[in-house]
Amino acid sequence: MDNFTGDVRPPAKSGDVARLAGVSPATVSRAFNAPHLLDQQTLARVRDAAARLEYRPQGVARSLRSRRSLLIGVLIPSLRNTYFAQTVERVQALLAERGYTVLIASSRYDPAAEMAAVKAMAAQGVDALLLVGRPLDAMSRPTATRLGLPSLRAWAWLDEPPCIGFDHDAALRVVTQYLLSLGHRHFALVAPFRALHDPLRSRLTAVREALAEAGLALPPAAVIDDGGFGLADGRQALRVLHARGQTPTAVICSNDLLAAGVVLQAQAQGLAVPKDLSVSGYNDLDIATALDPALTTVATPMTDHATRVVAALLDLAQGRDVGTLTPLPTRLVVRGSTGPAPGR
Amino acid sequence: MDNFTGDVRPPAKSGDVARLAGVSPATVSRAFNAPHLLDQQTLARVRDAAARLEYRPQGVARSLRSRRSLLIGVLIPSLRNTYFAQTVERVQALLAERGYTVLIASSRYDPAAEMAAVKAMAAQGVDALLLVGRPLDAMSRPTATRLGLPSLRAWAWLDEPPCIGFDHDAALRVVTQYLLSLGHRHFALVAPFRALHDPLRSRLTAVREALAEAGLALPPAAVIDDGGFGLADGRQALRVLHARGQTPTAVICSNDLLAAGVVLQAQAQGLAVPKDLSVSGYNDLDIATALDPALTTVATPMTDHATRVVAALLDLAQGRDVGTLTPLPTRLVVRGSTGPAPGR
DNA sequence: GGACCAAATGAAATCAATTTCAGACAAGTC
DNA sequence: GACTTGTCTGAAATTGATTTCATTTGGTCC
Repeated sequence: MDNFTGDVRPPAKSGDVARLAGVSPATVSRAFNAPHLLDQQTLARVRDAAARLEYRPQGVARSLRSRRSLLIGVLIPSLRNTYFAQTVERVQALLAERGYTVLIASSRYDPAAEMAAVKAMAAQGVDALLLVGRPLDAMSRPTATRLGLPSLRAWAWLDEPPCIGFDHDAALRVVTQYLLSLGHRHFALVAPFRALHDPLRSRLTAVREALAEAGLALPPAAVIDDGGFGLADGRQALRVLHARGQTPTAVICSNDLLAAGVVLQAQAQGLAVPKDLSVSGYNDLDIATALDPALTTVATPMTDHATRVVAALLDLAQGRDVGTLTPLPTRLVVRGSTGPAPGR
Repeated sequence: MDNFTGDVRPPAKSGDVARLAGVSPATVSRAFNAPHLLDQQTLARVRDAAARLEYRPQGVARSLRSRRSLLIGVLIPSLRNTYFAQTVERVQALLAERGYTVLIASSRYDPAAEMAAVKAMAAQGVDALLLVGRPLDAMSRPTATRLGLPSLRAWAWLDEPPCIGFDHDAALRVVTQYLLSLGHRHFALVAPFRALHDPLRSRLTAVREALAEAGLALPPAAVIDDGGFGLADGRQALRVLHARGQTPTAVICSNDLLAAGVVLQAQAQGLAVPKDLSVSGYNDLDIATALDPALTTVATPMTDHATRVVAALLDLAQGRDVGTLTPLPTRLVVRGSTGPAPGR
């Protein structure tokens, strides 16, 4: 009657399986890690014994001796960002198929948290580290490298291999040029990347340059570069622009949620989209097609991204070299939220 | 000139630190895990040596011997769900402060994936497991228990301790009663929980019972129980309801995104919210206050949730008992998306 | 001054797997 | 028949920390 709480016998170890199967622990190990080395009969006996004892190799012991943990670290700036969250989900699912487990940490755009996470993951012995987005602490990646941890940068294309990502600046240039081609002359940019996160403010520069080629300037008052990344922040952005006396005919946003907010706010103020105001988003999230009008946006195909990221991570985790990489293609998706400039 | 790639000397081990500090490895270990046992002088010497060698204890070796990995597993149904994603982010941040690292897996509402994740996490030796939401595979939690893995259920309150969560059914009853009190007599429910996910369909039952108390029925045609959880799905839901000949004056939704979709679709069809149609959401996400009108919804305070979850996880991870727990309080937040039934 | 105690430390065992190395055996070659 | 080759297996070493147990040291108490 003392076994009332169920099966409490301690978990089997490889030695137990070995004894039951009449082999040595080495053979048990091979049954799991290199079955082709074993005789079919032996393999079957070991498998049977393992099944009977419900043996599951202890990852921790395996990691210690084999120096491979089957752990991959994923470090992202924020899980509030739907694109990142979905990417993590997909990456995790793909890695799970290959037997890897995912350690996650969100820096919440805090450089110190980013650095701490890198160290924590190194201490846990991850086989590779995925760094999503631009670096917050310039030393985080070098630190990983110094700790012997192979890392992959993803999402943002940076010339700092290995890296798999999109050239956001180029994409924004395309958006700008497209809006210029519609006759727009008064622009605003909603890209709330605080200095911390995007020290080079490269998105801003990209838009500025594209405008400059058309002889146009983007005054500071037309740029919203702080605040959050949500719907309410998009609404607020348009309010702030108006309060600053800006009356753009085209608003370029750094994500779809912001763009949706701008659209909703415009409509609430009686501005027709796209007749009075064109708005562009970024990412092509679900919300882009759930609004009236649907959002013109930049598609950053997640499947492609996640698939290639996982392939590269597996290479890194297994000590292989990742070949030369090129930026992933983005695609301008024109929908109803943009149109000819008013009066054209 | 062969050290061009930087500092490549192998990482220091406890023995190296011991030698440099003139002590034994045991003392190095104590310096990190039980400093109070050490003489101040010794401690200082060890710390100094460790710093000089940039010594970081290898988690894997520590885990093997000490049987504590400082790893916590988090298993969620989906990272597309913003509430879950934000909860994970917060839980991870709080655990990081306490030295724990988080392993994540999303089941994507797939019972097999859930079970596989439980086993993978057990194999990796997590100290405790957080199961968010209702079980998909009824055996997942028992399996964890059988593997000696303490687990905590969160988000949904279930009578299956330890559990920290909200009584969603009770909350939905309150929503229903509130709408009844506004004079509504024609309801619809948008709660796309496929059989897989919510076999008891308890939310549906909760609403049905609350309506029954007022002598009202909820016909099957007024229930949308499949589809996704996004904005577009909310819009679609209202279209389907209308196509089925349903003309509810109150639509109860199982999350804010769906509710937002219903509101947008209603407005697109020329229905005024709340004059012609009242809509309620769930979760009180950012989007609830970013729309016109703002959503009446049920607040499920995330800070409270995450804080208590982490406290309980730490207890479990350290072998302590989690005391008796009660459901977390929800709060009906009345905003502009609900109002008196038309014609009252 | 001896007994006792607490604090501080080290030597060696331990955690549970994988890996190395060597050996047994069978089959094929000349 | 000796030799080579390849396949399969086991004994023992190994991974890097923690933990146990024993020992030393210095102080206190009677």
